[in-house]
Amino acid sequence: MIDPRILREDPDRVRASQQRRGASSDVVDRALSADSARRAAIADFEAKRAEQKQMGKKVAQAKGEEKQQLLAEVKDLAAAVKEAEAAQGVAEEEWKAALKAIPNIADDAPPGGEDDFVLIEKVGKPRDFEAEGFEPRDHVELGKMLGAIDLERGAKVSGSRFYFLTGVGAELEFALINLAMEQAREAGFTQVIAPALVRPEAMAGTGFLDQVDDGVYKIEDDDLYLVGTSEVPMAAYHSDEILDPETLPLRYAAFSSCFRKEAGSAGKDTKGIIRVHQFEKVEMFVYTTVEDSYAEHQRLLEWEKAFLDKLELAYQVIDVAAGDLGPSALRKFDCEAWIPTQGKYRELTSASNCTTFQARRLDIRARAAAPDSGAGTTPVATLNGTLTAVTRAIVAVLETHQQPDGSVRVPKALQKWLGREVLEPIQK
RNA sequence: GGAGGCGUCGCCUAGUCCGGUCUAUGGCGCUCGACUGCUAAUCGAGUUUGGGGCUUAAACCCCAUCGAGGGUUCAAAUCCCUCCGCCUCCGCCA
Repeated sequence: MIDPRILREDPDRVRASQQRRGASSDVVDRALSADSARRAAIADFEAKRAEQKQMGKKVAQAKGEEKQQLLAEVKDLAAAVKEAEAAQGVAEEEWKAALKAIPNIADDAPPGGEDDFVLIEKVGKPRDFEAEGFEPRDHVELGKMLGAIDLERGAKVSGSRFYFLTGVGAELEFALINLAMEQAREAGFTQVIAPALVRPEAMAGTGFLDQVDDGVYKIEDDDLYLVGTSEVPMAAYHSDEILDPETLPLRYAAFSSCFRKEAGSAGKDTKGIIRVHQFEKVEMFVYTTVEDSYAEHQRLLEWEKAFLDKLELAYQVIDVAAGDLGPSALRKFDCEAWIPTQGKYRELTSASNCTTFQARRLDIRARAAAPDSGAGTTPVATLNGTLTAVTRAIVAVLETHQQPDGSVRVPKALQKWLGREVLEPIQK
């Protein structure tokens, strides 16, 4: 949720952000009136409660007839307190609901929807297969020739959008993860294996619970959810904690399987492993101060680029438009790699700055750096960025580095982990 | 899965049986001050978190907060219910 103080003191800024996202600002007015209703209800309840407490003391000291009289008096008051408390509860709920309906303030993101992104840069040149004189094979065909991807059996065993990675495919996954974790370690990240099933609070805190219907798998019997990204467990990792500012930024590189229903994308990317129900990912997750979060966001982007550079891919970096951001993000950069057989750039990694949006929901704060400032605690900023999402990285690597005979050149950085320079086809 | 125990303001801890002087005890740690060649020791003060009111701000006042949420009651850390977590033992198990 956003900072209630900003809403109260500068509602126009919130309205402007809504406009940028192409969303209605009705929620702003609703939250504002809910806020004043809430405060009135609090004042009412607290006044009555204070009176009740005073009376309670008298009752405790009184004896005999006097006590009976006081009890009779205070009984009505107790009912009024109960009523006021209930009213406060209702007002509080309405206020929270209204506040939660407002996405993060997207001041800096380009206005507009999905197609209104701003291109920041292009890195590398898409490989010119025509000049090289051969038609590139797509990753499905290459995967088959290399014995790396088995889609038929994936569908047989688990259904559409499932796959087996076999042989060099499996090796490629481990190599990518090792390379990612090596980079993370060198950059000072703490490596983490994160749970893939989480409680509803974790899902709600990261803003994903609203997507239950078309994006998130739920285990009904146990009230657990399968995460679509380890951003979820990593954001909830420090929930209900007050962090020591000395320890910030806290940088984690979390590995986990990710599960996505993809119910809203029927018919999209049905071929191959671009869009699947289950994949593995190494996610960078950072806790830092709001002031530092903007610089950290850039650093995350640099680490993502460094990784794509190691894979020797051609890619572009875009500044995602406000309307295409998730509710938690204030700004998001995507790195999209060139996929030869699609003739376009496809998202491989994504870095978001959520500032305090998730931290407020999950109650993650830092003690004020200056103890005499009187500020007490303040919500931290959370950021996340993909180091590598394995399936899409495999698609890009196979298609980009393929050779006319269906073999695939292994990028130098991966050779150490794969133990070879070329992946050879096992069938024609 | 079964049986039992436990959860108090950074850490430890008193209080829970028997509801009201709990405005939650004491210690450790931490912060500030005094004293002292320095350090240590000693002494004094402060030290949960969130919210509301009043304020330029602070001070101050009030409300909530004893794992979470309900309930009983004039009144709940204390009694009842549900849930969560931790520990011990048994069973099962990679």
